Amino acid sequence: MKMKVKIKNKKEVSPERLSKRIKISPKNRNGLERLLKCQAKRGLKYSKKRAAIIEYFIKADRHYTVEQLYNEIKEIVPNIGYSTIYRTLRLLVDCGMARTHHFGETDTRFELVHKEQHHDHLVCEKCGRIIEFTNNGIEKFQNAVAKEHNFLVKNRELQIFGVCKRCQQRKR
Amino acid sequence: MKMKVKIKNKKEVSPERLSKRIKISPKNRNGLERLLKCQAKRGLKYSKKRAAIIEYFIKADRHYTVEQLYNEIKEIVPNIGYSTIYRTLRLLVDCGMARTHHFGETDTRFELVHKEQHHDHLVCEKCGRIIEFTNNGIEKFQNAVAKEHNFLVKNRELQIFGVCKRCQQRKR
DNA sequence: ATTAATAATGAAAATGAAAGTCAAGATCAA
DNA sequence: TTGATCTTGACTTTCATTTTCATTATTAAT
Ligand SMILES: [Mn+2]
Ligand SMILES: [Mn+2]
Ligand SMILES: [Zn+2]
Ligand SMILES: [Zn+2]
Repeated sequence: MKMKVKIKNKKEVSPERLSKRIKISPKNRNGLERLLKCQAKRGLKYSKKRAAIIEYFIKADRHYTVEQLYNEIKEIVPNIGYSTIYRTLRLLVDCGMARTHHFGETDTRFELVHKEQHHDHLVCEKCGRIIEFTNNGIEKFQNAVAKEHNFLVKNRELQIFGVCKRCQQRKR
Repeated sequence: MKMKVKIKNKKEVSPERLSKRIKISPKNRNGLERLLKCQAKRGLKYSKKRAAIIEYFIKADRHYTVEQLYNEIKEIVPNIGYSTIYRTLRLLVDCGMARTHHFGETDTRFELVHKEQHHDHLVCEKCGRIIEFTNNGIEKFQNAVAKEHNFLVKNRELQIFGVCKRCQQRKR
């Protein structure tokens, strides 16, 4: 006879359990655990729709506007509401699993936080393409500037706006 | 008897003439001329209120939200409307005399373009202070990155968010 | 100075992204 | 299965910004 195991301080769904529901690659594991901690701390329950959004967002791994994500998600989860997308993305940001950007547009863009290093963006003004890059030289000089001003750095954001290679070629 | 001089292709108010109305320091002269060209091209007329806003904005030389500028301008020009501030700032941006920033707030900030060199900002998250800096090392590496990607740079924006010296001291 | 053409203005309405509300449905520990 | 609590979508609200429009100001030609 199988005994029912009683777990005392649960509230916290195990990563294994949620992983069965949210299919996720190993590299996003730490992000997922962060999310679970966050959910637990807030007493949030599991939800299919939220899980679907998160799973999709993680797999796609792009710089999404709410509108874009909404349009893609609704193909998978019909009846999904705009609010749920907004709420879920806000949750991810609060948990540190996502971050926001403003690439010169009105809409906020959301991107998954899973890369080890800080990275910045080249933003093509013609086609909207976003190219990520990391540059230690830039980082170093940024830190030097901060130190000069006795400024305690919490975060930084660098965007280089212009025309991508492809769009330059297409022009002529 | 004084002859009336007829100017053929006017439409374009001379900088001298507008300068008499908009009191401006020499260093903002090129900006002013750009504005006049811009006004002329669009067939805009002179306006006291617009001139007052521009003059104030140039003299104050800060990173303004529309609300801030509105509140300060209305002391000088009562009855001024919000729309006029919005419209004038938009004009300045279109003429290349002002540029916008988003320092992690909802409101857009406007700043005068008159400095020779591109500059970036340290933004204090505690007190809102904005510290400008220029760093050639950063610029150099940014250009290197762009070149690597065959990216044609039009503009760039770097913000370093954190806590300024003063706010760090105040904390303890 | 008068005039006619047209730009500028402020008040109010419209827009659009983002957040809040709430009744009905979903989740979960017991 | 139940009761407590969370989640959801439709709707409303908020707030920055833009647009509209009737009135006023500017300009160049008389
Ligand atoms: Mn990115
Ligand atoms: Mn500045
Ligand atoms: Zn492109
Ligand atoms: Zn400060």
